[in-house]
Amino acid sequence: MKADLILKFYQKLYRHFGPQHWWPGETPFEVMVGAILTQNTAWKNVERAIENLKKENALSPEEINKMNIEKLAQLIKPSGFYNLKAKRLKSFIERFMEDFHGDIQEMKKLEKHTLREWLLSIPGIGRETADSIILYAIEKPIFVVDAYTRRILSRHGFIKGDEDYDEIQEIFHRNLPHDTGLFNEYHALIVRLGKEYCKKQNPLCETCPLKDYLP
DNA sequence: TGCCAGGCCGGGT
DNA sequence: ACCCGGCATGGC
Repeated sequence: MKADLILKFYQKLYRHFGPQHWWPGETPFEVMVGAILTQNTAWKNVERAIENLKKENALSPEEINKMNIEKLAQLIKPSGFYNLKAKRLKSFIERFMEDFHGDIQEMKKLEKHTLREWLLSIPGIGRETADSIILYAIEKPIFVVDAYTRRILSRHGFIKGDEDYDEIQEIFHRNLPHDTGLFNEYHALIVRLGKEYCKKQNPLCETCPLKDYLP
């Protein structure tokens, strides 16, 4: 695979869609909560859940920490898997309070690979969620891989499709400058492209902005 | 109507 | 080491 294609791909997407202004959240804490709530879930539903938390003035580590889990589950209901996600939010925030006193700045002091290990040690936080938090809340350069990334790379012949997460992430890390702004925009653009042109049902489409790169 | 969405985990083979 | 079902709401 030609290394510079990964960058060309990005430039093409950027020219087509423009900047995406991610993550759609007002504070790093909101980003972290959103990262958990959006697991296998349409973002629109996550917005409703976050709205509910804001309405109750509950979008803070302290408030969620002391809220009972049933109450939390009800508030985040629109985001789906709400019992499961209430548990995940709770366990994440509990550790966040214990280890960082609910302070993002303290989290930022960790080296990013150490932080990744810390995040992965929390039940309900996997690699994509961890990397989303590191990139979009902590703002350190790490590439986020999601289902769209795999599907798009595979449909365009970059990969076979059965590669695991870290392997796909390595492709981006090897072939791009490690820049937070670039990684931020690139992942957001992939999601944008995926939503509009590369959903599961869609066959390969001729109107896709990346049609020149079809195999 | 049925299929899917910005995953992750646990159990079975 | 894979493979699969469970988790659940809302949009198209």
